[in-house]
Amino acid sequence: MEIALQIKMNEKLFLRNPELSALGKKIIQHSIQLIHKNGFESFTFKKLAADIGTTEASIYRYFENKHRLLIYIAAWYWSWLEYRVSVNTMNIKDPAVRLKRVIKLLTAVVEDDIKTTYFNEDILHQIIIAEGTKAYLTKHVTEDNKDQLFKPYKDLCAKIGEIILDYNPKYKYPKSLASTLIEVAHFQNFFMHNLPSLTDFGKDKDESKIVAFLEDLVFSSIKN
Amino acid sequence: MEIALQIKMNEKLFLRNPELSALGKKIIQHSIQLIHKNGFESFTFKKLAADIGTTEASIYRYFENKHRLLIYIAAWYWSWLEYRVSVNTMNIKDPAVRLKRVIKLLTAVVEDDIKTTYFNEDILHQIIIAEGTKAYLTKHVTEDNKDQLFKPYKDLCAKIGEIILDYNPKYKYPKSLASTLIEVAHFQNFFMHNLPSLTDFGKDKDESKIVAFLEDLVFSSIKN
DNA sequence: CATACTTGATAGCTTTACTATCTTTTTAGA
DNA sequence: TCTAAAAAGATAGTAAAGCTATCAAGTATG
Repeated sequence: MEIALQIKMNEKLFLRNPELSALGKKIIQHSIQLIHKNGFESFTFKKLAADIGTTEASIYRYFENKHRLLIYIAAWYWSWLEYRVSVNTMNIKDPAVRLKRVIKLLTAVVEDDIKTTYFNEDILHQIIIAEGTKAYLTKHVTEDNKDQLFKPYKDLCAKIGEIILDYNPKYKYPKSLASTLIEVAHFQNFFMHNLPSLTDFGKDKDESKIVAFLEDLVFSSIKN
Repeated sequence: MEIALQIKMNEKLFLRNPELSALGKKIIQHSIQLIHKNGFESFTFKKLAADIGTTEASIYRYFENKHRLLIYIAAWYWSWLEYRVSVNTMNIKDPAVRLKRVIKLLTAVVEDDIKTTYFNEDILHQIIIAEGTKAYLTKHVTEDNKDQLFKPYKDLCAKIGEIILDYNPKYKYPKSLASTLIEVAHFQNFFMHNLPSLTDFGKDKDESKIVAFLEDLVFSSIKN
């Protein structure tokens, strides 16, 4: 049995759906590799075209520009994370256990037994850590938001907020704590690897330390 | 009596010290305005030159490129914040009170009685919220870090970490909590204004709500 | 087998991101 | 106050980025 994870993406994220053609999939696959290798700033459609063996014009048929492609990749990532949160918290009654699962999922990409995608999810996780915020830290965030481009991120956040409320219905900041959790998981990871003196995990570079910090942070806050 | 705040900046941040000439000051002043108005992505030295009434070449004599200029502005901001933290926590014994002062300083620019700079600090605060992380979210963060470009950020973080330890010497994550506090203060502000459903303050857009959230977050964590 | 759609190939245009050089103006100090 | 050196202005030029347009070739589908 072959399982392919198909995530339904907002039509506004692309000009032509990259999931529906070989070239489209190559664009996503090679984008992730190139952005990971050289960073988003030095990433261009010309370089991407050369890497794939196609032309710049062909890529512009799929995405308006490289920023839209980044939003697409980020949206895919958030949808995928929400899916994994759903799967991993299913049938678990205890909200504390569910929250701990969420924290683990946010912090590191755990090896899945089923290979669901045509690209490396761990690399995807890494580029979201380093480049993900650039998707919305722009002057056109409001228009992009109106086009629902950040819906997967907001859905994930809402879902985590629900779990927080399940644990403690009286907690006053479920949504802010959820978005904080997501961002801090990424930032602490980036700092640990790149600006270690901003963290307490510089020496060992161990992701489980971030998990411990986040668990401490979240559970102290929501304990009444 | 005239008080001018002179912050000693790392020599590697610029080619020619912008604080030491009228043109240099104009570069900083107009950069802040332009980045605030149009965002860092659409900001160019050509536009900046036109805005000032000088030439592109003249600006390149002060800064290698626009990214270095952003790092300069960010470094100035962090130094300024650290200075304000020092002043505002001076002579206060109670670490709880000191921490609360820090949280307020991180969250909003309080009107100062003394005008110390030639640009609007509130606008500076806003551009750091929206663009500040782009200073270090790059592929060359490690080299930039070796050149000490992020020292003001790290110093501020260390100082806040110290205050956290003063409050509770047994707390295990002072540095991570400090960097979290700084970043979350900014992100929650950005979300509140631009992606309000990611926060619990969307309706009123009131900075004091962020302060309350951060106080709750920090003090629950560090209470033993 | 026809035709609609996708991709490739090529060209071109504006803007960005610089570097170089020469002249004029400003400034600092002897 | 004169002088020289430093800063700023003026101008030009180049490579790459960020697109858009057009037409031909290949491929899928009914």
